[in-house]
Amino acid sequence: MKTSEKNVSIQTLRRLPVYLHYLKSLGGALPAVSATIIAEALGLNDVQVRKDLGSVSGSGRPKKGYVTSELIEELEDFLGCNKHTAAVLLGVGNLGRALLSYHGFSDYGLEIVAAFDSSSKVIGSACGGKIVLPMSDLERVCKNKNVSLGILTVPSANAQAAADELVGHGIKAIWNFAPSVIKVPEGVLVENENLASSLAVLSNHLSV
Amino acid sequence: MKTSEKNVSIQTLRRLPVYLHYLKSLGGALPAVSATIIAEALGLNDVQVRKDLGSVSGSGRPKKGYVTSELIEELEDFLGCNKHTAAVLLGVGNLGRALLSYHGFSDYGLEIVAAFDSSSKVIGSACGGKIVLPMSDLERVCKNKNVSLGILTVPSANAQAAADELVGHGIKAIWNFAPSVIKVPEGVLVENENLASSLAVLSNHLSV
DNA sequence: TTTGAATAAATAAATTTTTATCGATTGCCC
DNA sequence: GGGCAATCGATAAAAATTTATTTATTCAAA
Repeated sequence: MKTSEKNVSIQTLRRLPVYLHYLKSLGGALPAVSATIIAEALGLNDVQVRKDLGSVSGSGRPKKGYVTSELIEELEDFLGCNKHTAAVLLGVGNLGRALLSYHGFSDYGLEIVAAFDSSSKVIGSACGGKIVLPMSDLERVCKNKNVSLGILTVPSANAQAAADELVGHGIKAIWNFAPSVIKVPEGVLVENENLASSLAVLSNHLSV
Repeated sequence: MKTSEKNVSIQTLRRLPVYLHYLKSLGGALPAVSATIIAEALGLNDVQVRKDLGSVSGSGRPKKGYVTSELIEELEDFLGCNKHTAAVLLGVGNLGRALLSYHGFSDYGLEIVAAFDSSSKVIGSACGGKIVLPMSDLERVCKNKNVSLGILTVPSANAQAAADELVGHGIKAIWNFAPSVIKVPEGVLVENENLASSLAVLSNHLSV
């Protein structure tokens, strides 16, 4: 219990990176921003923005707002952007390769230290500057690199087995891109990145 | 106003594809399923499952549950899986290519009819069975193929301009994978697929 | 048939999340 | 300095969402 002791709701937590991205996108154009301005730009309620920011900052001043650079720093600090988190990626298919090639994660302190696959077709090949390793190397890497996050981009059928293995090696959080539900012990967090769910929202809108 | 007239909450809407996926994964093993079983398998509250299913089905019978095949059909029907939706993809980078190569969208009635990019480096190249077209072809394709959904996988800086163009060509929904907020007129839905938000939830868990 | 167990459906309670209101503070203009 | 407008922070209200409880239905077995 240190930085993130405060009681921040999941919804707030999801919005914080959006604020951070917006503030960075300003490129220093505004030395100070108000919650009103942010809300306007992002299409949100200003009270909500103020409340969200209040949970990480508390340095807002009436009439002036927040000092942009300070707010960015506070958000980065809260989100752990400056704190290295080591992750492994399991399943080097299309999506896995896309994630490996994406270099934006480092902005949030995440480093994919290694990628694994069970197919000999991709083992040994390079992607995003990393050599794809066989699953047998997983345990060693997890221990040596102090890996705490696992990224699952394996086929749906293999997701549970892969998750079990990750948990067995001490992983505390799993980012699941497989469209299936995985079961993990208490204390391990699974965040599902379910494209079908988003698609459902879109389709529903289109069908009205 | 036809199929999806019912007042289904966004949260419910997001869970429906999860139910569908689970039911399909059973592969006919269970002729009938109860909300209790589904809830157990998916780690949800059984009342919630029942309520969710009630909004699309209403054919559950005490002691028995729902007829699996019927439920699948009702879910597919509600989610528009059997109703063709044409989409265009803008921005053929790593992520764009991954999405183009993913063939699971057709299960949900979505077909990416064409991909576009502004860079001559990728225009003309093939990906996922489609030739990447120049942006100048966008209008023609949108009109001819009756495109209603746009998928944005362009760099953040170009997202708003791309969105504006899509809206100008009559697109009614945008699936935004760029980590930026885009503004659209009333009546157009934007669904943000923000990896940073998910990452925030994971990081927060890890830092406690 | 009757009884009991499982379960859907309806209703109610609790929780979470969003939005509104209000007072206090700050900076700016006169 | 005094008044005005913008804005924060806190509190309260409202809305949405989840969870619990109750009731009623159905099947199956005694």
